[in-house]
Amino acid sequence: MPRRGVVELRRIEDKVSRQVRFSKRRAGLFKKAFELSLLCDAEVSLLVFSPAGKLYEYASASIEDTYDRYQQFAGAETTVNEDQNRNDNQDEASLDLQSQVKEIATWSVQNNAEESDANELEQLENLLRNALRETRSKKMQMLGTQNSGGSTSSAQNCKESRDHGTRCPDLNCASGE
Amino acid sequence: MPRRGVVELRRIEDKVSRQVRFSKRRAGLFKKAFELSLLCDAEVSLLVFSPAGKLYEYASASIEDTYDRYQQFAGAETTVNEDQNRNDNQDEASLDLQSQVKEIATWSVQNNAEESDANELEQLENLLRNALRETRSKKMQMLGTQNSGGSTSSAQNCKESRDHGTRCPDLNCASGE
DNA sequence: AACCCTATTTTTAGAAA
DNA sequence: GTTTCTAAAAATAGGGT
Repeated sequence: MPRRGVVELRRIEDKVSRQVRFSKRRAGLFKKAFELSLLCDAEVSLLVFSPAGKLYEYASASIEDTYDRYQQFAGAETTVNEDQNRNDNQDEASLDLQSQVKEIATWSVQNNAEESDANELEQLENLLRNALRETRSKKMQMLGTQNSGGSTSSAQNCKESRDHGTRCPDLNCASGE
Repeated sequence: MPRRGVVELRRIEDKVSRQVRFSKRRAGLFKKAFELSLLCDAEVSLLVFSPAGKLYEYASASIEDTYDRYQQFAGAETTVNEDQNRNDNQDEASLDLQSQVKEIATWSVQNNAEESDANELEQLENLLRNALRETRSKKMQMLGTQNSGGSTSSAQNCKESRDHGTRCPDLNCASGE
Protein backbone atom coordinates (compact mmCIF):
# COMPACT_ATOMS: atom_id res chain seq x y z
CA MET A 1 0.00 0.00 0.00
CA PRO A 2 1.71 3.16 -1.15
CA ARG A 3 1.62 6.17 1.12
CA ARG A 4 -1.40 6.74 3.26
CA GLY A 5 -2.34 10.09 1.84
CA VAL A 6 -0.27 11.02 -1.19
CA VAL A 7 3.39 11.51 -1.98
CA GLU A 8 4.74 14.22 0.24
CA LEU A 9 6.97 16.32 -1.88
CA ARG A 10 9.85 16.80 0.42
CA ARG A 11 12.96 15.05 1.53
CA ILE A 12 12.24 11.72 3.17
CA GLU A 13 13.40 12.01 6.72
CA ASP A 14 13.71 8.37 7.69
CA LYS A 15 17.14 7.31 6.58
CA VAL A 16 16.31 3.69 5.88
CA SER A 17 13.13 4.49 4.02
CA ARG A 18 14.98 7.09 1.98
CA GLN A 19 17.61 4.59 0.93
CA VAL A 20 15.05 1.98 -0.07
CA ARG A 21 12.97 4.45 -1.99
CA PHE A 22 16.06 5.76 -3.69
CA SER A 23 16.85 2.30 -5.00
CA LYS A 24 13.35 1.72 -6.25
CA ARG A 25 12.83 5.14 -7.76
CA ARG A 26 16.23 5.16 -9.35
CA ALA A 27 15.40 1.88 -11.05
CA GLY A 28 12.11 3.31 -12.22
CA LEU A 29 13.73 6.48 -13.50
CA PHE A 30 16.35 4.63 -15.49
CA LYS A 31 13.73 2.37 -16.96
CA LYS A 32 11.67 5.37 -18.03
CA ALA A 33 14.72 7.01 -19.51
CA PHE A 34 15.50 3.92 -21.50
CA GLU A 35 11.93 3.56 -22.70
CA LEU A 36 11.76 7.15 -23.82
CA SER A 37 14.88 6.82 -25.89
CA LEU A 38 13.80 3.57 -27.44
CA LEU A 39 10.11 4.14 -27.99
CA CYS A 40 10.37 7.74 -29.10
CA ASP A 41 13.78 7.69 -30.71
CA ALA A 42 15.15 10.36 -28.39
CA GLU A 43 18.69 10.93 -27.19
CA VAL A 44 18.79 10.71 -23.43
CA SER A 45 21.57 11.23 -20.94
CA LEU A 46 20.98 10.69 -17.25
CA LEU A 47 23.36 11.09 -14.35
CA VAL A 48 22.40 10.37 -10.76
CA PHE A 49 24.51 10.71 -7.67
CA SER A 50 23.11 9.07 -4.58
CA PRO A 51 23.29 10.99 -1.32
CA ALA A 52 26.24 8.75 -0.49
CA GLY A 53 28.01 9.90 -3.62
CA LYS A 54 27.56 6.82 -5.75
CA LEU A 55 27.23 7.43 -9.46
CA TYR A 56 24.60 5.91 -11.71
CA GLU A 57 24.46 6.71 -15.38
CA TYR A 58 22.48 5.97 -18.50
CA ALA A 59 22.97 7.26 -22.00
CA SER A 60 21.22 6.21 -25.16
CA ALA A 61 24.25 7.40 -27.09
CA SER A 62 27.04 8.35 -24.71
CA ILE A 63 27.22 10.80 -21.86
CA GLU A 64 30.03 12.75 -23.47
CA ASP A 65 28.41 12.95 -26.87
CA THR A 66 25.14 14.14 -25.47
CA TYR A 67 26.86 16.61 -23.21
CA ASP A 68 28.80 17.99 -26.17
CA ARG A 69 25.57 18.33 -28.07
CA TYR A 70 24.09 20.11 -25.09
CA GLN A 71 27.03 22.50 -24.96
CA GLN A 72 26.37 23.51 -28.51
CA PHE A 73 22.80 24.39 -27.65
CA ALA A 74 23.21 25.76 -24.21
CA GLY A 75 26.77 26.99 -24.38
CA ALA A 76 25.46 30.50 -23.97
CA GLU A 77 23.97 29.95 -20.55
CA THR A 78 27.16 30.75 -18.70
CA THR A 79 26.93 33.45 -16.15
CA VAL A 80 29.14 36.19 -17.46
CA ASN A 81 29.10 37.87 -20.84
CA GLU A 82 26.55 35.74 -22.56
CA ASP A 83 26.82 37.47 -25.86
CA GLN A 84 30.55 37.48 -25.92
CA ASN A 85 30.59 33.78 -25.27
CA ARG A 86 28.28 33.16 -28.11
CA ASN A 87 30.57 35.06 -30.40
CA ASP A 88 33.62 33.29 -29.11
CA ASN A 89 31.96 30.00 -29.78
CA GLN A 90 31.10 31.04 -33.27
CA ASP A 91 34.61 32.16 -34.02
CA GLU A 92 36.20 29.09 -32.59
CA ALA A 93 33.93 26.77 -34.43
CA SER A 94 35.45 27.71 -37.73
CA LEU A 95 39.05 27.01 -36.77
CA ASP A 96 40.71 23.65 -37.10
CA LEU A 97 41.86 21.89 -33.97
CA GLN A 98 45.53 22.75 -34.28
CA SER A 99 44.66 26.44 -34.55
CA GLN A 100 42.38 26.20 -31.55
CA VAL A 101 45.12 24.65 -29.47
CA LYS A 102 47.50 27.35 -30.64
CA GLU A 103 45.02 29.94 -29.41
CA ILE A 104 45.13 28.37 -25.99
CA ALA A 105 48.90 28.54 -26.11
CA THR A 106 48.71 32.19 -27.06
CA TRP A 107 46.26 32.84 -24.26
CA SER A 108 48.65 31.30 -21.76
CA VAL A 109 51.40 33.61 -22.93
CA GLN A 110 49.29 36.72 -22.66
CA ASN A 111 47.51 35.76 -19.44
CA ASN A 112 48.16 34.04 -16.19
CA ALA A 113 45.39 31.71 -15.25
CA GLU A 114 46.23 32.00 -11.59
CA GLU A 115 45.66 35.74 -11.61
CA SER A 116 42.78 36.00 -14.04
CA ASP A 117 39.37 37.37 -13.19
CA ALA A 118 36.13 35.60 -13.92
CA ASN A 119 35.88 37.15 -17.35
CA GLU A 120 39.28 35.99 -18.47
CA LEU A 121 38.66 32.56 -17.06
CA GLU A 122 35.46 32.39 -19.02
CA GLN A 123 37.40 33.22 -22.14
CA LEU A 124 39.78 30.39 -21.40
CA GLU A 125 36.88 28.11 -20.61
CA ASN A 126 35.42 28.72 -24.03
CA LEU A 127 38.72 28.06 -25.76
CA LEU A 128 39.14 24.83 -23.82
CA ARG A 129 35.58 23.70 -24.32
CA ASN A 130 35.68 24.17 -28.06
CA ALA A 131 39.06 22.51 -28.38
CA LEU A 132 37.85 19.61 -26.27
CA ARG A 133 34.76 19.17 -28.39
CA GLU A 134 36.82 19.26 -31.56
CA THR A 135 39.31 16.80 -30.13
CA ARG A 136 36.62 14.32 -29.17
CA SER A 137 34.99 14.68 -32.53
CA LYS A 138 38.27 14.08 -34.32
CA LYS A 139 39.11 11.13 -32.14
CA MET A 140 35.73 9.54 -32.74
CA GLN A 141 36.17 9.90 -36.47
CA MET A 142 39.46 8.07 -36.24
CA LEU A 143 37.99 5.33 -34.12
CA GLY A 144 35.25 4.81 -36.62
CA THR A 145 32.33 6.69 -35.13
CA GLN A 146 31.59 4.12 -32.45
CA ASN A 147 31.87 5.27 -28.87
CA SER A 148 32.65 3.68 -25.55
CA GLY A 149 29.18 4.36 -24.27
CA GLY A 150 26.30 2.08 -25.01
CA SER A 151 25.21 3.02 -28.45
CA THR A 152 22.92 0.06 -28.60
CA SER A 153 20.52 1.42 -26.04
CA SER A 154 20.12 -1.79 -24.14
CA ALA A 155 18.07 -1.74 -21.01
CA GLN A 156 21.11 -2.76 -19.03
CA ASN A 157 22.98 0.20 -20.33
CA CYS A 158 22.82 1.70 -16.89
CA LYS A 159 26.05 1.27 -15.07
CA GLU A 160 27.69 2.56 -11.97
CA SER A 161 31.26 3.67 -11.75
CA ARG A 162 34.05 1.55 -10.43
CA ASP A 163 33.37 0.39 -6.92
CA HIS A 164 31.34 3.39 -5.96
CA GLY A 165 27.92 1.97 -6.41
CA THR A 166 25.89 -1.07 -5.75
CA ARG A 167 24.43 -2.78 -8.73
CA CYS A 168 22.20 -0.95 -11.09
CA PRO A 169 18.90 -2.78 -11.14
CA ASP A 170 17.93 -4.86 -14.09
CA LEU A 171 15.30 -2.44 -15.24
CA ASN A 172 13.40 -5.43 -16.50
CA CYS A 173 12.02 -3.44 -19.34
CA ALA A 174 11.00 -6.53 -21.17
CA SER A 175 7.39 -6.18 -22.13
CA GLY A 176 5.33 -8.58 -20.12
CA GLU A 177 4.77 -11.25 -22.64
CA MET B 1 -6.90 2.69 -22.29
CA PRO B 2 -3.23 2.05 -22.60
CA ARG B 3 -2.03 -0.39 -25.20
CA ARG B 4 -4.09 -3.42 -26.01
CA GLY B 5 -1.51 -5.97 -25.04
CA VAL B 6 1.46 -4.47 -23.26
CA VAL B 7 4.11 -1.91 -24.06
CA GLU B 8 5.96 -3.01 -27.12
CA LEU B 9 9.57 -2.26 -26.53
CA ARG B 10 10.51 -0.85 -29.85
CA ARG B 11 10.42 2.37 -31.75
CA ILE B 12 6.91 3.62 -32.28
CA GLU B 13 6.29 3.62 -35.99
CA ASP B 14 3.34 5.97 -36.24
CA LYS B 15 4.81 9.43 -36.43
CA VAL B 16 1.95 11.25 -34.75
CA SER B 17 1.63 8.75 -31.97
CA ARG B 18 5.37 8.87 -31.39
CA GLN B 19 5.27 12.62 -31.02
CA VAL B 20 2.39 12.55 -28.57
CA ARG B 21 3.94 9.81 -26.55
CA PHE B 22 7.22 11.65 -26.49
CA SER B 23 5.57 14.71 -24.96
CA LYS B 24 3.80 12.70 -22.32
CA ARG B 25 6.67 10.42 -21.44
CA ARG B 26 9.11 13.28 -21.39
CA ALA B 27 6.93 15.06 -18.87
CA GLY B 28 6.73 11.91 -16.80
CA LEU B 29 10.46 11.36 -16.93
CA PHE B 30 11.26 14.89 -15.81
CA LYS B 31 8.77 14.65 -13.02
CA LYS B 32 10.36 11.41 -11.82
CA ALA B 33 13.81 12.93 -12.04
CA PHE B 34 12.70 15.88 -9.98
CA GLU B 35 11.01 13.68 -7.40
CA LEU B 36 14.05 11.48 -7.03
CA SER B 37 16.29 14.43 -6.38
CA LEU B 38 13.92 16.00 -3.91
CA LEU B 39 12.61 12.96 -2.04
CA CYS B 40 15.89 11.10 -1.87
CA ASP B 41 18.30 13.99 -1.80
CA ALA B 42 20.09 12.86 -4.95
CA GLU B 43 21.91 14.91 -7.55
CA VAL B 44 20.29 14.39 -10.92
CA SER B 45 21.17 15.63 -14.35
CA LEU B 46 18.93 14.83 -17.30
CA LEU B 47 19.34 15.77 -20.94
CA VAL B 48 16.84 14.82 -23.62
CA PHE B 49 16.97 15.56 -27.30
CA SER B 50 13.75 14.97 -29.16
CA PRO B 51 13.94 13.24 -32.53
CA ALA B 52 13.49 16.70 -34.00
CA GLY B 53 16.58 17.88 -32.19
CA LYS B 54 14.94 19.94 -29.47
CA LEU B 55 16.72 20.02 -26.16
CA TYR B 56 15.09 19.49 -22.77
CA GLU B 57 17.11 19.58 -19.60
CA TYR B 58 16.75 19.19 -15.88
CA ALA B 59 19.38 19.41 -13.20
CA SER B 60 18.94 19.40 -9.47
CA ALA B 61 22.24 21.28 -9.23
CA SER B 62 23.47 22.29 -12.65
CA ILE B 63 24.25 20.30 -15.76
CA GLU B 64 27.85 21.42 -15.84
CA ASP B 65 28.51 20.79 -12.18
CA THR B 66 27.08 17.32 -12.34
CA TYR B 67 28.92 16.56 -15.54
CA ASP B 68 32.17 17.71 -13.99
CA ARG B 69 31.49 15.48 -11.03
CA TYR B 70 30.79 12.65 -13.43
CA GLN B 71 34.07 13.24 -15.22
CA GLN B 72 35.95 12.79 -12.00
CA PHE B 73 34.31 9.42 -11.48
CA ALA B 74 34.08 8.11 -14.97
CA GLY B 75 37.03 9.81 -16.60
CA ALA B 76 38.56 6.42 -17.21
CA GLU B 77 35.84 5.12 -19.50
CA THR B 78 37.44 6.37 -22.67
CA THR B 79 38.12 3.82 -25.33
CA VAL B 80 41.87 3.78 -25.71
CA ASN B 81 44.49 3.28 -23.05
CA GLU B 82 42.28 3.30 -20.05
CA ASP B 83 45.07 2.94 -17.58
CA GLN B 84 47.22 5.57 -19.13
CA ASN B 85 44.35 8.00 -18.98
CA ARG B 86 43.82 7.32 -15.37
CA ASN B 87 47.42 8.15 -14.71
CA ASP B 88 47.33 11.24 -16.81
CA ASN B 89 44.34 12.41 -14.88
CA GLN B 90 46.12 11.80 -11.64
CA ASP B 91 49.14 13.73 -12.72
CA GLU B 92 47.21 16.64 -14.06
CA ALA B 93 45.09 16.94 -11.01
CA SER B 94 47.99 18.06 -8.94
CA LEU B 95 49.07 20.92 -11.18
CA ASP B 96 47.69 24.43 -10.95
CA LEU B 97 45.70 25.80 -13.84
CA GLN B 98 48.44 27.92 -15.34
CA SER B 99 50.74 24.89 -15.45
CA GLN B 100 48.04 22.81 -17.05
CA VAL B 101 47.50 25.40 -19.76
CA LYS B 102 51.24 25.55 -20.32
CA GLU B 103 51.22 21.80 -20.84
CA ILE B 104 48.68 22.24 -23.57
CA ALA B 105 50.89 24.86 -25.13
CA THR B 106 53.85 22.48 -24.95
CA TRP B 107 51.76 19.74 -26.49
CA SER B 108 50.87 21.98 -29.41
CA VAL B 109 54.54 22.64 -30.05
CA GLN B 110 55.51 19.00 -30.00
CA ASN B 111 52.46 17.70 -31.86
CA ASN B 112 50.18 18.64 -34.66
CA ALA B 113 46.56 18.01 -33.81
CA GLU B 114 45.67 17.69 -37.45
CA GLU B 115 48.05 14.80 -37.93
CA SER B 116 47.72 13.04 -34.60
CA ASP B 117 46.50 9.52 -34.14
CA ALA B 118 43.77 8.52 -31.72
CA ASN B 119 46.24 7.98 -28.93
CA GLU B 120 47.73 11.43 -29.18
CA LEU B 121 44.32 12.98 -29.46
CA GLU B 122 43.31 11.19 -26.33
CA GLN B 123 46.31 12.66 -24.59
CA LEU B 124 45.23 16.11 -25.69
CA GLU B 125 41.69 15.38 -24.67
CA ASN B 126 42.82 14.61 -21.15
CA LEU B 127 44.87 17.78 -20.92
CA LEU B 128 41.94 19.84 -22.15
CA ARG B 129 39.41 18.11 -19.94
CA ASN B 130 41.43 18.63 -16.80
CA ALA B 131 42.20 22.24 -17.65
CA LEU B 132 38.54 22.86 -18.37
CA ARG B 133 37.47 21.36 -15.09
CA GLU B 134 40.03 23.43 -13.23
CA THR B 135 38.98 26.57 -15.06
CA ARG B 136 35.31 26.07 -14.24
CA SER B 137 36.16 25.35 -10.67
CA LYS B 138 38.28 28.47 -10.39
CA LYS B 139 35.64 30.58 -12.08
CA MET B 140 32.93 29.32 -9.76
CA GLN B 141 35.04 30.15 -6.76
CA MET B 142 35.40 33.69 -8.01
CA LEU B 143 31.71 34.01 -8.69
CA GLY B 144 30.91 32.86 -5.22
CA THR B 145 30.01 29.22 -5.73
CA GLN B 146 26.60 29.89 -7.25
CA ASN B 147 25.99 28.62 -10.71
CA SER B 148 23.83 29.56 -13.64
CA GLY B 149 21.83 26.37 -13.38
CA GLY B 150 18.83 26.00 -11.16
CA SER B 151 20.23 25.24 -7.77
CA THR B 152 16.86 25.48 -6.13
CA SER B 153 15.53 22.26 -7.56
CA SER B 154 12.12 23.57 -8.38
CA ALA B 155 9.79 21.37 -10.31
CA GLN B 156 9.82 23.89 -13.11
CA ASN B 157 13.56 23.64 -13.30
CA CYS B 158 13.15 21.87 -16.59
CA LYS B 159 13.80 24.20 -19.44
CA GLU B 160 14.36 24.01 -23.12
CA SER B 161 17.00 25.89 -24.97
CA ARG B 162 16.38 29.08 -26.86
CA ASP B 163 13.69 28.68 -29.47
CA HIS B 164 14.42 25.04 -30.07
CA GLY B 165 11.70 23.61 -27.94
CA THR B 166 8.20 24.10 -26.92
CA ARG B 167 7.40 24.55 -23.30
CA CYS B 168 8.45 22.07 -20.75
CA PRO B 169 5.32 20.78 -19.07
CA ASP B 170 4.42 21.88 -15.60
CA LEU B 171 5.26 18.54 -14.08
CA ASN B 172 2.50 19.21 -11.62
CA CYS B 173 4.42 17.56 -8.89
CA ALA B 174 2.25 19.12 -6.28
CA SER B 175 0.99 16.41 -4.02
CA GLY B 176 -2.73 15.96 -4.54
CA GLU B 177 -4.04 17.61 -1.46
C1' DA C 1 20.63 -4.27 1.70
C1' DA C 2 17.77 -7.15 -2.06
C1' DC C 3 13.65 -9.69 -3.21
C1' DC C 4 8.55 -10.85 -3.27
C1' DC C 5 3.80 -9.38 -2.40
C1' DT C 6 -0.05 -6.43 -3.06
C1' DA C 7 -3.11 -2.58 -2.10
C1' DT C 8 -3.04 1.82 -3.90
C1' DT C 9 -1.48 5.57 -6.39
C1' DT C 10 0.48 7.15 -10.57
C1' DT C 11 1.40 6.92 -15.33
C1' DT C 12 -0.13 6.55 -19.69
C1' DA C 13 -2.27 5.19 -24.73
C1' DG C 14 -5.60 6.52 -27.47
C1' DA C 15 -9.22 9.54 -28.99
C1' DA C 16 -10.80 14.02 -29.18
C1' DA C 17 -10.51 18.98 -28.48
C1' DG D 1 2.66 20.11 -30.63
C1' DT D 2 -0.42 20.30 -26.25
C1' DT D 3 -4.27 19.20 -23.10
C1' DT D 4 -8.32 16.64 -21.42
C1' DC D 5 -10.64 12.42 -20.50
C1' DT D 6 -10.81 7.58 -19.16
C1' DA D 7 -9.81 2.87 -18.49
C1' DA D 8 -6.04 -0.15 -18.36
C1' DA D 9 -1.24 -0.91 -17.12
C1' DA D 10 2.80 0.20 -14.49
C1' DA D 11 5.19 1.95 -10.42
C1' DT D 12 5.71 1.78 -5.78
C1' DA D 13 5.45 2.21 -0.13
C1' DG D 14 5.41 -0.68 3.26
C1' DG D 15 5.69 -5.05 5.20
C1' DG D 16 7.24 -9.72 5.23
C1' DT D 17 10.81 -13.27 3.96
